[in-house]
Amino acid sequence: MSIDKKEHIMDVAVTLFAEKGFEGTSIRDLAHEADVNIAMINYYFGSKENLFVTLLEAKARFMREKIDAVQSDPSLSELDKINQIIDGYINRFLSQPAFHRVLQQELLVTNRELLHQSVTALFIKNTQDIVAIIEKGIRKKVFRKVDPQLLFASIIGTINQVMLSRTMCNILMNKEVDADPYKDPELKNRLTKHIKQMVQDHLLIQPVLQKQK
Amino acid sequence: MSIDKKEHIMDVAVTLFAEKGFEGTSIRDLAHEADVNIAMINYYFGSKENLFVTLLEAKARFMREKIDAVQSDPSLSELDKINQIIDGYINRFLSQPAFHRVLQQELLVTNRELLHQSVTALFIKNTQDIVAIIEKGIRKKVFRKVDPQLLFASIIGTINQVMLSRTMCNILMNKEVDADPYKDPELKNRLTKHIKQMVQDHLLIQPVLQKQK
DNA sequence: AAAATTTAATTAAACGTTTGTTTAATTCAA
DNA sequence: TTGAATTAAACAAACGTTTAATTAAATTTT
Repeated sequence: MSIDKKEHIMDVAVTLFAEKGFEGTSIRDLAHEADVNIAMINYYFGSKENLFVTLLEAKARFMREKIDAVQSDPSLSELDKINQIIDGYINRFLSQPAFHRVLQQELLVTNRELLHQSVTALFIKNTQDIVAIIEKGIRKKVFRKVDPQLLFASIIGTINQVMLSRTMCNILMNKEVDADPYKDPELKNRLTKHIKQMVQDHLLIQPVLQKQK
Repeated sequence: MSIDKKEHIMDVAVTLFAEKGFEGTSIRDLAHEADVNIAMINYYFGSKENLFVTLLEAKARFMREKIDAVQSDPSLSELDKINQIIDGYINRFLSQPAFHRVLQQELLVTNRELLHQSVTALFIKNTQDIVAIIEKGIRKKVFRKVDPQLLFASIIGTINQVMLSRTMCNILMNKEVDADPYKDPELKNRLTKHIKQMVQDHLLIQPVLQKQK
């Protein structure tokens, strides 16, 4: 039962941190929402900050594995790899909007240095790998001489922008203000289509046939 | 002297909020950093939250005026308008990275409803205007049938991504980790060039001559 | 113009809450 | 019966805000 309880606390913590931020979420809120005693959080995790780091490490592995897999697959073209990574990010971010929001917050706030650094470290490796793929495509002359780092920033940034605020996302999607856009498959479709098309238009020297009849 | 002091407090507040977030910045920190008495903040602004709203309203006018001006200029093509808006956003964001970071934080955190709503409202109008410009270009058949909302998300999102974290930006720019990338004109140049090129590749039916000799 | 009076600015101290954390006692399972 | 799980209560510290007193500036009255 203790392991279930620990994971239950982590689940609730992700949601609360996502809604209210790290500072904005009190241990008492968290304990009440998870229906456990206040002392249990420090009992399990030592401290509030350590709870956060645990959350981070537990959930951050997925995207790295995805990138590693794509990168070492020789049957994929560079554009295929980029497209699969785009799919990976969209799936990842949309399936865990709460957690993703917490990550963003920690990147924005710099006074909790440990947290900030561990989140930053996650992004560094991903950036390097994707830049390497793009640069390889450029050397092969299947890609134009684009700015690899900033193109990656555009891919991630587009998703981040949509994830920034539920309200904002609803406005972008022309939905009611109180809808839950992240569960709507339409968002995923539009987002995937838009990013892939934009990246392709920007990258490819020989534009592929556009299906616009 | 009181007006100077009020503005001085606001200046310090923007910086501190940007570094530590809204919850993470205490009135005592702020008072100490601004070298005023703790009570002066409530004396001038009523409350901490109201100080934030005041900050918002005082600084948010610029971008709206820029968009309004561009929109009503008949001598500009749709692509010109988009390009000028891109310039506007890049100038705005890069010149006030601290303030911009506070805005992002408030979009991410939803438990301070008043602040969240007032920040969201700012973005709504801007989105609508830019979408309208893109849609006009599509009707005129100078633009492809793109996703206007998500293209706007890509433009803003790219800049936001770079602004997310000083450390991350330095990595993207291949600078030392402790550099100040936002004062580096190279970032502005790269960012402007990349976004305009990407948007153009994505939007234009007849690709203009690429200067890649 | 000087003095008196009113208003605004500024201060130190205290307010009541809430914060994250700890303690010491108790319940539960092995 | 031993060790882990769980609890209520208390901890000191920090929070945003308020108060009541004091200084500075402005206004009015003499």
